[in-house]
Amino acid sequence: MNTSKDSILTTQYPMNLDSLLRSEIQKAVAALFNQSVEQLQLQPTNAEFEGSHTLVCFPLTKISKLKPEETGTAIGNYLVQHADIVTRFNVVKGFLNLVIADKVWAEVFASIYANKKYGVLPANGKEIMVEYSSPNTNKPLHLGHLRNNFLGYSVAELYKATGYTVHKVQIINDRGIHICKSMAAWKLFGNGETPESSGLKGDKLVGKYYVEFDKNYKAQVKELVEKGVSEADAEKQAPIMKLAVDMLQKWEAKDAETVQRWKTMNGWVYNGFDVTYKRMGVDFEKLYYESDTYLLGKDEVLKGLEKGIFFKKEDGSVWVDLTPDGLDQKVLLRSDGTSVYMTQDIGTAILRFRDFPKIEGQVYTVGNEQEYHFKVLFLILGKLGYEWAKKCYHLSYGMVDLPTGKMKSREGTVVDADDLMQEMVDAARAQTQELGKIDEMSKEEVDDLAEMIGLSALKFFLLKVDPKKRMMFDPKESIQLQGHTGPFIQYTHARIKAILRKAASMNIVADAAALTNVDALEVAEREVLFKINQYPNKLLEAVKEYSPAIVANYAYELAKEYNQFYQAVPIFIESDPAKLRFRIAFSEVTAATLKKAMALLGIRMPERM
RNA sequence: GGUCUCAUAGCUCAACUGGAUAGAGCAGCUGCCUUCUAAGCAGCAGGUUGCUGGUUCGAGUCCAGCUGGGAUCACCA
Repeated sequence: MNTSKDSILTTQYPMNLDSLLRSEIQKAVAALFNQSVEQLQLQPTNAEFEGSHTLVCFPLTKISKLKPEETGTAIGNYLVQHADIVTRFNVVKGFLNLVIADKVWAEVFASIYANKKYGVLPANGKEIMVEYSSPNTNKPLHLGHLRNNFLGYSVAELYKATGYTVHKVQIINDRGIHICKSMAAWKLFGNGETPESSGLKGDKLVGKYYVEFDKNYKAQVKELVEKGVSEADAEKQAPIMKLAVDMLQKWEAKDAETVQRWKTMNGWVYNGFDVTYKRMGVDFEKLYYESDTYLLGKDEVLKGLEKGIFFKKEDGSVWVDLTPDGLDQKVLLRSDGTSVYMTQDIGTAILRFRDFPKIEGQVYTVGNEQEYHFKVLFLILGKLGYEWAKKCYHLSYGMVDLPTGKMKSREGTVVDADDLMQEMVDAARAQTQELGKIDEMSKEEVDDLAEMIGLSALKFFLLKVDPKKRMMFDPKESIQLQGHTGPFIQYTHARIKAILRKAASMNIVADAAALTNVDALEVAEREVLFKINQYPNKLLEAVKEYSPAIVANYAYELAKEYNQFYQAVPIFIESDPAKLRFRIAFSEVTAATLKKAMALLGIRMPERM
């Protein structure tokens, strides 16, 4: 037992109230039953009972040789007598509900308040790479990319907060038949149109010709089929497709004119993407381009072939046999010796570890339709002898569905990223105006606030759901700014800031330690403190699970608890100056914690709204 | 067809990884603005956790089977 007079808690993370309580319970078990126990089931107490922490006693009955209720009572009594931090307890069925002393809560709070880096772990010297976004360059970004980008960005931020140095990267799929299709359509119908001449965003312009290609291609195929050509042949013979294929071949042969057009059109796309990424608030340390990496990996495969890790078929194609791992055989080099997607990904992975030798692993933020691909990729890298293959993780996320079903570009049901962000910001502005909140704001402030709120609604909506699960995106619902939303949390933050401004104007100084002499906390205060105390654990859990949703839901719960306090306890009518000063400090920490948590989701917090 | 995955309130999602009477938001209904921001708070109503078995002190959670969605199984990316 820690007998220090000054503090029964250590401010040194990760030691905290929970781990202290655990060790006290372990001591109790050891003393009472003469046995040591490592795993304790500690959970938050249900709201209907008194207490904050609950020990589940059923698993302990084996060593206590008592009924669950008796076990709980015995431990409860011991804790009250021997552990300073527990003042009362009650036992309901097999659950031991513990009441933590208010002076302990006060001390927990004071240590959090004093620690400016609360919830941020010190640098651990480790490095990791997070890949996300990775679009094709033939069309604009859409709703699916938004989930990907917000998720990847957030996971990278989570790693940073737990002490990692993070390298954010993406691989841009800038070559291949898809971009040649846009190029072909542009050549035929473009009349030299450029972003400048048309006023269109570059990615939108290139996307327009991709659609144009598809339209003409379909018409040509139909015409051929009507002339009696088989569908399979028609698909190959359609003149516009022949042109696209021809361009692909010319590109691979480095034909100057084709390469030039390819560079120009991709350049348009990149300019467009830059605008979109900027508004999303995401960034990248290094960009990989498929045109640079698509030939990589072949040597690795050939080396693997020599070592007998892979095998060659009669037609000259190279394969890996994964049947011992429960998977199939997979081609790695075509019979003509060219690479496939997998080959290239092997090469890129190795290249990245050469570029960033200190990274311990890579996180690939890619949709769950590629689960099989990554399973195979990591297995192959392992077979090639790369130890880090074990530390590669496919952050697989579910598809975003619309109320009308799946997004399909052919059916024009794709939700464009730029349009959606704009709609959200417009809705936020309209709502802000309607509520009459902008009377004293300049136009710039209003614009910035609308931007903050609109994107918060969107990001929170996409991040609050467990990434692994497929989710439904209902535009009407996402545009909502009340309830379980980002703006609700922002609002809580702005509210607290208003209190802090008022306190400052009244010369009230926050004092976290003021409460030490106070007997009892308000129930609502204890609830908020409990949440604030949880923050580091939630952060760790979120990183472990690769789940920003855990942070998002945590922030929501904390905001909700604070709002309950806000309504239950009017701060400035408090006559006891110690309580008043404590509550200012308490509000400060809540706002700071909300801000930190939301920053991990890429969401900014307004000072007023 | 093989493999993987999902199914919780009318709708969208939670449920601390096997623990108490399964919780929030939206939608519906009822209250609360002369006190720090009502984008809020309090309350009502809403459930056979797809179905059937099993494992155990205890199952939304684990196992088996069934039903119904989705993904994947290319010398595509």
